[in-house]
Amino acid sequence: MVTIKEIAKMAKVSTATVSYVLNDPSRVSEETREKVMKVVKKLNYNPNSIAKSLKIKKTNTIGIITEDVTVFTAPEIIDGIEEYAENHNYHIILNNIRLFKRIGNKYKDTAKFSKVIADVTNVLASRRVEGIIYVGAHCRDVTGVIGDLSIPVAYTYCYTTNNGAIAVNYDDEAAAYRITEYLIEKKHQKIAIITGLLDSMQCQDRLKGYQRALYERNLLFNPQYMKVGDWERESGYQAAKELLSLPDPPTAIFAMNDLMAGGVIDAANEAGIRIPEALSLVGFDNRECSYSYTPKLTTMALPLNEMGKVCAQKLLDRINNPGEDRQETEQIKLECELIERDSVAVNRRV
Amino acid sequence: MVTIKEIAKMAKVSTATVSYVLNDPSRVSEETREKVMKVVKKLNYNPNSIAKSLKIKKTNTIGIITEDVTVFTAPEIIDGIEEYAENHNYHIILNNIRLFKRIGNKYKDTAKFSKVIADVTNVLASRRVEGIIYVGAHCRDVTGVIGDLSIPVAYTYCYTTNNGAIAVNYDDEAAAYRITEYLIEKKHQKIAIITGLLDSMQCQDRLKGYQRALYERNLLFNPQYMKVGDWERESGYQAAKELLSLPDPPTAIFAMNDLMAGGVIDAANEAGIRIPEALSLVGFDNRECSYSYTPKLTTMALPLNEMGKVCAQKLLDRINNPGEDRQETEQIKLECELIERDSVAVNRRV
DNA sequence: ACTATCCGCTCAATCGATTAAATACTCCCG
DNA sequence: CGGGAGTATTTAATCGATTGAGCGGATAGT
Repeated sequence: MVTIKEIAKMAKVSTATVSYVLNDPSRVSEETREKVMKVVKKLNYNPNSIAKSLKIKKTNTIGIITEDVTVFTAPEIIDGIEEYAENHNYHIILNNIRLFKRIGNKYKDTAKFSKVIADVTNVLASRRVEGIIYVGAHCRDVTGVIGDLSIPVAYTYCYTTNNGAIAVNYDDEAAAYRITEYLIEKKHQKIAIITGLLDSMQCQDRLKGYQRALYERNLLFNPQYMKVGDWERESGYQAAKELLSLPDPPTAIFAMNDLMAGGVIDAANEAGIRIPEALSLVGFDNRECSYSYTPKLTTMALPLNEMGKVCAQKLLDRINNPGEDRQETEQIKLECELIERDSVAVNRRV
Repeated sequence: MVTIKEIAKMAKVSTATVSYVLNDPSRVSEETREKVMKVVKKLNYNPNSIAKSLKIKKTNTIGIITEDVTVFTAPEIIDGIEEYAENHNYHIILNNIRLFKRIGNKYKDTAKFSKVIADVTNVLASRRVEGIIYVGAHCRDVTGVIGDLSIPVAYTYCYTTNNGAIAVNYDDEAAAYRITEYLIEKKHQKIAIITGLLDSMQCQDRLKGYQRALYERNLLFNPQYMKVGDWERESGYQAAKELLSLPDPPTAIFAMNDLMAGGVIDAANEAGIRIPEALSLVGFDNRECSYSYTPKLTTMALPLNEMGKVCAQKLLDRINNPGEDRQETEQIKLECELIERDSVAVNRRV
C-alpha cells in the first residue's frame, strides 16, 4: 500500500505538502499541486483512513446494534440509517446480536442480555464509533441495557427512558385511531378488535387509539368485540371464529397485526363469509404477507425507513453539536401510513 | 479517553509493560500484572483499536456491499455473514448501495453502476478492510463491476467469473430437479412449469433441473405445459389460467417462485379448483408469503444463512492464508431444502 | 570468582497520516 | 537598501498503540 511518504519522495516535496494538496489544495501552488496529483494518480494512492482517524480523533463511523436483522422491520430501518449516514459521509459498523437465537425468547435472561450488550458496546467503543443506534426486534423496553456511554445513542423499534437517549418510534395510538376512524368512515359501527399480547406497549397504545376513535364518534366500546390474541395467525383465527359466531357479529375487524388478520381470513373462509363484502378487515404492519392475502389487506404501514433516517439524523446532530448534557429522553413518534387495499368495503347494513 | 500512557504513569511502569500485560500477560510478573490491571479497571481503560490497527496493519474488518438490503434474501445472508465473522473476531462495515433506487432497474446504466461500486470499494479500501462480500439482490451477473482489488472478494446471490473471486450460490438445477422429482413421487405425470424471465441464469438452471427430472423418469417434456412468466404474481395468474383451460390440464404446477405460485392460487380459486386436492402446486424461494397462502405453499428454501456463513468462512480463509494467486473463480453451490407444506397431494387420477 | 543465561522491564522507533510553527522566498514600499 | 507582508514549503511533534533491542539484576554453572 502506497503512503504519503512515497508520494512525497517521488514528487520531491514534503509529506506535509502532499497532505495539503489532498486536504486543502488552495494552500498549495498550482504547480506543486499538479506535480503531486500526478504522482498520486500514478501510484493509485488511497489514503489510510485509519491513520487519519487516529490523528484527527474522528472515525466518521456509527455503530448499529440490531437485536435481530432477520426480523421484518430491520432491513428498512437499516436502509434508512445507511442512506442518511452515507449522505453525510458516515459509515456503519453492524452488530447483530441475534438475541433470540442466543439467549432465548422474551429477553428473560437479563443478565446475559446485558452481558452481550456490554460486549458489543465495548467493541464499538474501542473502535471509537461516534454514536450508536440500537434497533429493537420486538418493541420491548430496553431501558438500562446499554449503560452510560460517553457517546450519543439512539433507539428505535423499542422503548427506553434512558437519560439523554434518543428514542424514535411510530405513533401506535394515532395509527390505531386513524384506522378505526377509517372503518367508521366506511360506515362501520360494529368494529371488533383483536389485540396482541396485552402486556406490550404497542398493544396498549393501539387499544387506546381504537377506543378513542369510537368514543369521539359516539360509538360504544363493546367488550364482546374485543378479543385478546398473541400476535400469531392462529390466535387471529380463534378470535375471529368467536367474533363471527356472536349473535350480533361485527361488520369490521381490526386485527392488531397482519399475521392475525391472516387468521381472520381463514376463519371467514371457513364460515363462508366474504371479505370485504360481508366483513371488512384491517391489519397492521404492512408486512409482505399482507399484500399476498386474498383479498389484499388494508393495513397500516410502519414508517420504518423514516425511523432509520430520523435516528441517523438526530444522532449525527448530537455528534456534531455536542451541546449541554441532556437529562430527558428525546421521544420522537412518526406517523404511520394507511395502505388502502381490498379488504374493506362500505358497510351496507346500517 | 484514557490511554496506555496514563495507565503507565499511574501504575509507574512503561507503556510497553502495559501493552504486554494486555496482550501477552505471561511475559510480565504476577506482581506488575496485578498492579497494572488494577489501574486499567480503575480508569475503565478501553484500548484504541484504531491505533492498534495502524501499528499492526490489521483491522479485523470486512466490508459488505449489498445491492439492496431490503430485498427478501439480504437479511438472512447478512445474519450468516455476521455470525461467522463475529465468532472469528471480525467486524463488518455495511454498505448498501440501493442499486435500484439509485440507478433505476435492471442494472442498465452500467457506467453509473461501476462508478457507484468504485466509490464504495474505494472507501472500504481506505478503511483497510481485509476482504469484501458482495451481496446481490437479483442474481444478476456482476462480473467485472468490482475491479481488481488487492484483497479477497466473495460474491453471493449473484454471478461472477472474476479472476480469483469466490462465488457462493445455491444449486438451482438440483433444487428444481428435486422439487420436480418430489411431484413425480407424488404420482404426478402432467407437471407444468411456470418460468421466470428466460434470460436469467436462475430460470435456465431451474428449467434444466425440471427437464432432467422428467427425462430421467421417462416423462415427456410437453411444451404446452411450460408457460413463461416474469416472476410477478400476475404472470403466475395468467399462466395458470391458460394451463388450467388446456384440454388436458396438468395435475401439478411448479411455479419458479412463490410470487407466481400466489397467482396460481388466484387462478385456481377463480376456477373453483381446489389445491391440493385437484391441483398440486409448488413454489420456490420460501418467502414469507409462501407460509401465509391458503393452502400453505410447499416450496424450496434457499440456504441464505448458510450462503452468508460460507462466504464469510471462505473469505476469512483467504485472508488468513494468503496463498498463491488464483486465476479461477471458486464456484460454490449449496443445496436448497424442500419445505413440505400443504399445497401438494398424491395424484389420484393416474 | 567469573561468565552465561534468563527474567522482567524500559527505551525508543514505528505505523501513516495531520498541522502548528518555523523557514524560505518574493515582492513591494518608504 | 532594509524591513514588513504575504505566500509556499518544510520541519517536526503528535495521535495511541506495538515491539525489537537493550539493560540491569538474579541465578546458575564451572
